[in-house]
Amino acid sequence: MRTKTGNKEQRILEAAVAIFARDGYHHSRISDIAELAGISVGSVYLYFDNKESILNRLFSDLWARLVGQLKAQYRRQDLTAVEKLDIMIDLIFNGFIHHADLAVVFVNEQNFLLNHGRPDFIKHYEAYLQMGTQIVREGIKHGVFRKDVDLVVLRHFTFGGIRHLIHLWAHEPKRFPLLQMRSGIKELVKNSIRVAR
Amino acid sequence: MRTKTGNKEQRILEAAVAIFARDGYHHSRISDIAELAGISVGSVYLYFDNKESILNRLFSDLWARLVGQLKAQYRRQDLTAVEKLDIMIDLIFNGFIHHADLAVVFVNEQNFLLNHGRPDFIKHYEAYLQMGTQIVREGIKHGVFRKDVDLVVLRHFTFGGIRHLIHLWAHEPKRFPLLQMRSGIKELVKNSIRVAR
Amino acid sequence: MRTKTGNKEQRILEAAVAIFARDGYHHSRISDIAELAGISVGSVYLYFDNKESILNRLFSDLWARLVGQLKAQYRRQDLTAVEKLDIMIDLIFNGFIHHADLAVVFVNEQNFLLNHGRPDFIKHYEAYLQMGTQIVREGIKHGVFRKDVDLVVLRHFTFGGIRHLIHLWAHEPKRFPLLQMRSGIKELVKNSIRVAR
Amino acid sequence: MRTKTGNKEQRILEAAVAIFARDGYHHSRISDIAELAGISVGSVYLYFDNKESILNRLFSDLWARLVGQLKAQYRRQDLTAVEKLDIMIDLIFNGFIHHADLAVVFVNEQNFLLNHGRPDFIKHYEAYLQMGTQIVREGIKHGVFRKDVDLVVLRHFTFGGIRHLIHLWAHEPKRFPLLQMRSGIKELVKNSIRVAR
DNA sequence: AATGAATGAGAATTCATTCAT
DNA sequence: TATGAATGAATTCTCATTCAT
Repeated sequence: MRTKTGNKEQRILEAAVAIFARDGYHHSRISDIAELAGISVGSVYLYFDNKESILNRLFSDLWARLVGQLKAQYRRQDLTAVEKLDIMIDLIFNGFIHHADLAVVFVNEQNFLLNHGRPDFIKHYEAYLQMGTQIVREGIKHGVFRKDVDLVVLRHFTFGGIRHLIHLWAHEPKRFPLLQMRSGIKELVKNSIRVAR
Repeated sequence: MRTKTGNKEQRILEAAVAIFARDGYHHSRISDIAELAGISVGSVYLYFDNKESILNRLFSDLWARLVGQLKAQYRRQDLTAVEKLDIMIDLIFNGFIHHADLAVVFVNEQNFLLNHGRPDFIKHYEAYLQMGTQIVREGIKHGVFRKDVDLVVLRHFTFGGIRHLIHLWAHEPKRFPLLQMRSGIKELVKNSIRVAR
Repeated sequence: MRTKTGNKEQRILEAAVAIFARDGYHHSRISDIAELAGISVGSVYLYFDNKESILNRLFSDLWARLVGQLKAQYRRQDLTAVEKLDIMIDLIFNGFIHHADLAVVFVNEQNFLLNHGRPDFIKHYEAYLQMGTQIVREGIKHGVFRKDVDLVVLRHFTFGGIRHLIHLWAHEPKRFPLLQMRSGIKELVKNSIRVAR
Repeated sequence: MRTKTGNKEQRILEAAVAIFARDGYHHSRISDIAELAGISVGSVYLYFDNKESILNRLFSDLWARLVGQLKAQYRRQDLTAVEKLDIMIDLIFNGFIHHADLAVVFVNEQNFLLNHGRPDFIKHYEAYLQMGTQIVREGIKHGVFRKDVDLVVLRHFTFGGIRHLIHLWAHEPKRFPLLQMRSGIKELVKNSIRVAR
């Protein structure tokens, strides 16, 4: 029996990221993905039900990974809320810094999926944001963050802001250096909620 | 006499907003737009070169209007930088509050156009952000805002954050009330850059 | 405005009969039908929803025509039941004698449609058989046909028998001359139900 | 030792009947057949050249069996032509009464094969019909059947009629009870050719 | 200007068959 | 023999755009 190569699925996902980033999800062709992955068109369908499920899987993996990484830090007692917030932001940036293509897909297509029924990455995505909110709550309790922060607005505003900066970097890395933007963001976020003085 | 023409063109744009919002740009059909506008498919092409140019025009109009509105306030000497920043944010929200469909299209499709060559709405879009940056600079000069704010990060971060909140509102207005989010944002933005104390 | 040619639908149907007869419904390509009809592939879909609906329409037209023709004779008082039965059979044969292709499609594909939900030709088809049954009933009442004939079996048996002979003729007209088979059938049918003596 | 082989081949054939009956030959998948047979897709091709040859084999087996059964009765001197005709019809019905699936395949797909070159079941099929004709000839010689019967028409008409009734039964056994139809058919057939009085 | 019929390129998906193991 | 992963040809249907009227 011809045995499954074992990494074909991964190759498809990697190829898909590249093609989706280059052409946009809607203009991407399965045949291009297959070609880049070095397999036949039909084989794509051995691993994925259809084009959308590839995109879904990409986001699922991305957010599952982020959640996994954050969880490890989340409960640590030796870190302040401010430090945890920094870590959260770092995680996102680290996740993309070596994968500009993934960043492009992330900023361009997440909305599309979100508007399309209940994709399965949603639970991880919300878990991540939820942990962020929790960290801020903790900071408020310790008197580091202001009491009157609107947590819902904060979390989505921050998420949107970060996403947009990643977008800019992914398209023009020279003009928008990721590291510089990362520290700029940290400052903004912390200032926006820190107790005055 | 442009009445007839202007009328139809406008009707096409309005229909397009509704259809794009409902189906997403890529899945929208020209025939649906024509039908909603009450004209024939062929007529659409008398007013627009192709599907993309309708979308382009939508954004062009949107940003031109915002720029026009902001310009009027921008130079006023009787307003502080903080007040001007509030106005800027208000303008964006006011532009959408009665046009949820436009908001949906705005958040979902602006990236697509941005990644597609140099759409002509870009100059207005950048002018708007530029004025925002200028307002912040003014605030810094007057000692209201912190000197060390990264202006590039600030403007894009803020833009991204606002956009995302508008997105949430457009899809779930009950859960994300626009007015509440607007004041939450104002607080965050101002706190994030205000001089401590 | 480009006006509808008015007979394009008909040309598609005629082309479809030829292609379906040659290749069988399942192996027929829309592109072949379009080509034979002298139009583009896309145009086929202006007139028909999909491939199956073309086939459906073919049968619908066929049976509607047969029913129409039979109705005219059905009520005549000057004809005996025997004569009416002859007419019924003649109608079917006449319907095919100049359209061997239609005959082929008829015998090969009617079952497929019948097994596929409720195609709309069914009502005509059943009306036709129903009239046949009624004619036989009439003959029984007048003492021409035997009382103990199983009408259900008779009508379906006869239909199946005729269909099969048409099949043979359509494929090998030389070996199975239609006219000869027609009279053979008439004899069989009448003998099978005629009152002995 | 053919146990293993013979076994699997048979299982494939049985599975194929079920799947062909359910989905129609053209829409049946080899993978479904393999699954139902409890073997792998590849194994199907160890026993059959391709999909069509499975169908072929089904018909070949069916008709070979019928011929074999008929032959045993065919030469008996103690039976009249009428009795032999009854037997012929019984054989067909008995062949299906416990195999509705086979009946469905038989009525739906035999034409397809017949139109497709020279399938190898043809010789059995024709032998069967030939014997039927011979029986009728015998009856004519003995003065039981009418001299003027068109034997060709008779045999094909009868075959077509029987097939159609089997079709009806296979799809709606409640509405078209096989036994009742069988006796109805016998009556019709015999009456259609019996010498008057 | 207006119409809407006509076009035809385009792409996702299926599945019989092959073949490496 | 047996497996089932891999192949890739094949075909329906869609829809932006064109164009005859």
